[in-house]
Amino acid sequence: MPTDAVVSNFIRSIIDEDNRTGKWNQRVETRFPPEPNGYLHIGHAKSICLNFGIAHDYNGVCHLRFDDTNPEKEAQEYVDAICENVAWLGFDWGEHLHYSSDYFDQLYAFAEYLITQGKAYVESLTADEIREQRGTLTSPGQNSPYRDRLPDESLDLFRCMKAGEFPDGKYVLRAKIDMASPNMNMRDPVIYRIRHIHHQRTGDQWCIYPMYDYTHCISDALEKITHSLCTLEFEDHRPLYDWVLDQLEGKVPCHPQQIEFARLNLTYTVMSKRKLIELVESDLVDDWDDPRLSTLAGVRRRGYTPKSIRQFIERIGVSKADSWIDVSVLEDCLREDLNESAPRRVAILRPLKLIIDNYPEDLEEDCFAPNHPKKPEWGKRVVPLSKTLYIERDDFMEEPTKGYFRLSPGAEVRLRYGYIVKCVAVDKNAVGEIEAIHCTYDAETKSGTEGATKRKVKGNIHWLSVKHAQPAEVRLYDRLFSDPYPDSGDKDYKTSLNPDSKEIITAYLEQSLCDAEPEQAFQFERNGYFIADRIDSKPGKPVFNRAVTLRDSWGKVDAGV
RNA sequence: UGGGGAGUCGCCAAGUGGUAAGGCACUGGAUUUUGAUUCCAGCAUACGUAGGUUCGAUCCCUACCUCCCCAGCCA
Repeated sequence: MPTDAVVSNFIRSIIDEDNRTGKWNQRVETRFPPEPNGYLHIGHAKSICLNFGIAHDYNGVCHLRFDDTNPEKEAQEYVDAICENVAWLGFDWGEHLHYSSDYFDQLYAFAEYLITQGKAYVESLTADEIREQRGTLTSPGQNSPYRDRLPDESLDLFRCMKAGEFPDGKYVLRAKIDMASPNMNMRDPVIYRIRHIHHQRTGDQWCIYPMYDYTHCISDALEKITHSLCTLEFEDHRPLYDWVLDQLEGKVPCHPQQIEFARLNLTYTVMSKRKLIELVESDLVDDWDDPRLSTLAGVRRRGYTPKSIRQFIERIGVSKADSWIDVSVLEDCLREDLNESAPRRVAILRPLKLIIDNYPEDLEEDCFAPNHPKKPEWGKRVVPLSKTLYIERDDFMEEPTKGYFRLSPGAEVRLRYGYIVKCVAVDKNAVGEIEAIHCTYDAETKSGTEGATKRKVKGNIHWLSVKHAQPAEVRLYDRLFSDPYPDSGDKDYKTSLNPDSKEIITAYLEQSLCDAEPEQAFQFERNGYFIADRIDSKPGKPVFNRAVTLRDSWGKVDAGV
């Protein structure tokens, strides 16, 4: 059991009960079964964390199994990316890397067995005819004229299918169950189809491929999975899962239990594979790992840590109720992690010049900034101060609104880790835009000296010496959609794209940030958490992505919320 | 109008016959050289609706309402 208090959920209750009755001899074995036909997204993270997390908590193991039964859509590229994502999230499948295609021989042998038992038959109808005879939600289907084909004849045909004697679609193998079942999945489902396609792992060895419903349950059983977790839409596939394994009782090692949970829905994003593909292919985002995307590659590049994602999945829990999680919950989990782990640095995103009129022209002074406010053991670094500085434009208001306590004409603030300054003048250009502001400083108030505590000012702003500041590309990301439910109804989700979801700026950084390693995260004080882009950063020349802003209670007040 | 699921605080989510956990959000207040963090306090007479059983119901029964999933030779 993990050290953190684990909240009970319906899946754990089932396992606890199984352990109590000894159903599996205290064994817990799960699996994460992606189809390698696309990139993983944050919704998959729920399944990954659930499967690996439960196995870990119950001293069991979790397999990574690629459900690769449809070579038409699958590719090695996806297998590699998925492995990388799962490992990145912090999970280890050890020796349990499996593929459904590992079981093609056994799957085939079981199919022959089903035929000999009169539980499956070769169908001669076309796909269209099968559809027509399947019936509807409210009316039963009708039996195929080939349903009572003799087992020997079916077996013969099936062997010829395997031998490549027929073109795609000519025949299909169907389970013989019940065409009148109110559950559509039980109306003699197709379990094998002919596909003369090269498979990324088995090559041209096969030209018939098994279907999901037939493959998944048997793969689970062969791997001795105990609890087979999947999402809600497979709930009415469970009778079929159980039917197949019931026919094979004694021939497979066990009969795993399928348990369904609600999939993750996140606001302000889309999760479906189709829409993700569309966004990428129509260049609405940069690529699969665009930091605005909910793909795991995307959130990683955005700056999300594996720990923050695991925390998120733990926080949202698991149940069978359809639910929408607000993306702010995800963002909070990142803040929680990075608040602890990210060193503090100074960066000016939108610079405004501040000149200290009474500061000596050539003087440079060292100011000492702690690397983390709560961790003195992390030490301090030197930030040089001089006469001309950059501050954030937001930290000055010529006509301050009520409650604003940063810089404005006549007002005093502390230059963080430096002196208290007072605004004495504003420079404007010909069209009235503010170009610089002038301050005087109180030489008695330097941080770290005795005088620092004599006077208190409420405002506290960050700054950088102009001559020391380093320009760098910084990408400010925001939510990809401006509608919390871009997917809902019949509106086109592409119409609710947020036009301001990506802004590229040249910001100024303190010197030490130039040494940032790719994927190193920092808190830019009073701004947010930023990560050195893992792709575009060059030695000595980092590019930063804003992963998430700091919480900002003033922003809410200011916006009149 | 067939079948399978779900409805507990703004968002998640426990509890399942004995009088509503927890988290997040939110609201106060304290601390703070990040309007951050941290801390402390508050936050469902109420469990989709209506009946019924019971000393007692979110939990059992009945009816109803709402939402989700299913008619791929996809997974």
